[in-house]
Amino acid sequence: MTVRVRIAPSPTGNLHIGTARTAVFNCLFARHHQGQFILRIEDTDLERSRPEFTENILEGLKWLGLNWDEGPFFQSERMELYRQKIQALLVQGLAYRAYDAPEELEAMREVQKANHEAPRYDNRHRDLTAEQEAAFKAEGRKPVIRFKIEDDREIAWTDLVRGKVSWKGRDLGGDMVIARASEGSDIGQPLYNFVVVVDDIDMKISHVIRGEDHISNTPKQILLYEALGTAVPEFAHTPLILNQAGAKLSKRDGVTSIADFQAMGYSAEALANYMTLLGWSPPEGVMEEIFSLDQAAQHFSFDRVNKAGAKFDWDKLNWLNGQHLRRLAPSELSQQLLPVWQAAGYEVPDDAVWLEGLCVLLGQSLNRTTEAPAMAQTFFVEPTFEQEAVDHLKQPNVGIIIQTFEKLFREWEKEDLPMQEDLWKKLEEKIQAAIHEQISALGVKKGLVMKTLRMALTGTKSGPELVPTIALLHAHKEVAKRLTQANKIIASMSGSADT
RNA sequence: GCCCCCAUCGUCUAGAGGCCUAGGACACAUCCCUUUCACGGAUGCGACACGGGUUCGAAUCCCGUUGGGGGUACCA
Repeated sequence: MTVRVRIAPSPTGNLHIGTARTAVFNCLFARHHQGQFILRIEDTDLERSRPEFTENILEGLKWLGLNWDEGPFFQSERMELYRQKIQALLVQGLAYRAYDAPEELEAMREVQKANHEAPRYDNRHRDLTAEQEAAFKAEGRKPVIRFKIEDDREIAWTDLVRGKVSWKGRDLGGDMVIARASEGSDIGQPLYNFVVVVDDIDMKISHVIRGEDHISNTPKQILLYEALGTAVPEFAHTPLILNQAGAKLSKRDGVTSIADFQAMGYSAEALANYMTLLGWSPPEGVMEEIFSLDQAAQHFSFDRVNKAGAKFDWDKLNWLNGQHLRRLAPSELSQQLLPVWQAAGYEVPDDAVWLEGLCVLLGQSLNRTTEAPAMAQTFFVEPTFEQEAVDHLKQPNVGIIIQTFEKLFREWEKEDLPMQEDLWKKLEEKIQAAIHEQISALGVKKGLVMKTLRMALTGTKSGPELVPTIALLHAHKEVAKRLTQANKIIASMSGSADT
């Protein structure tokens, strides 16, 4: 059997992480079985659907690498098909027109509620006589179309995630509305549960993979498959992504749209990896938990999908994103960070070697690309001196250290940097050697030298590893210049301190 | 209320009746590396919701309780 699955988002909001995770499972399953992954936009709710959300959903899926094989299909363009199918059900007597007014349905539910009964339609218009129908029409009532659901039906399926799930017809809420109200003998806007089934049949979907929140739709849909005379597909209901409180993650929980994660500096690979891990676990021994979609697809199966909901955890996402970042080659990382720095307003020199050197240095302590501007500031902007740095520079012995290195680097700047493979390594060794030499020459502690250089060059007490930092700064002749500047600050301070 | 689903460290999870003194990852703590913050390495802390069965033996199977979640539309 060929596997055909689909993701069917509704364009009533931006691509949500829950929808994206369902897309991940669908895509993984399709790839594992060399099947087809279909994208269908469920825009039957004309009121709430917006083209910009469709755009956002398409972009988000592409960004995540969840490429679909067919589509996007739009339900709004397929109304004729749905109406035909509804007409057929009407003709077969499996569906009928119901003329209840909203207030009447409301009143009915009030009574049920008062009696501690489940709210349900009591099928009161199921067997209307021609006279009754004519009377309702004469009143100007607009009918909906309801699909008959027998109370004594038992509906069961074997869910790929949950095993056997069963339902009783009477718990389905009575005959269900499949088309909204409309004038006379027209067929109104068809509704979700119906169009899903028509489309899944038409698109020959073999496996319906969706969130657990759709479990209660499944028995209704199974009845519809039967009515339409088609075999029922396999179902897999995946656990939901939960918020900190353990409830279904919703827009109200803050950051939930894929575009937001992207803007926060998370990579598509890491996000896809994390979403997969929220419910699926890689087989032990074959795979670690840091993986690409391709790797996951190789081993994906519903046997390894958990049944319980999974709370979303920022700590783990951050860690995972850092891991993915650290696995990038310097050139790849550089490609990612360059636009971030440019967007931050930095004038990034056109020097690929230097840029890659910088990326290697910063990449090891980077979790998200959005952290890169703050982390790289010292390389693009003249330092401003923190109070702590100023205080440090006041100390005795500091001036002589700065002057010594200033002179040293002034000399070095006269030479060109050798363009060689291990340029940075060689430069770092050279700086390291010079530092050690000066430590013994000046008779000071290493800690003092290192601290002094850091404060004088960057104006702060913490930052990336110092020696590589110096190497990078030196490559653009920034070291001697900055030391001169630091010296001036010391001079001005001692001047005012004496008076 | 009614129906359905679920239940292992704080979090994500491994676990298919004996390989379990319950494994891994994140987080947390301590130490190492280190001028610093990170990264990295090591160690530690830490869970089978509860009660009954079944069995020689239960985290695993059954029943119940409790707790959590989802659904209950002329939304999707």
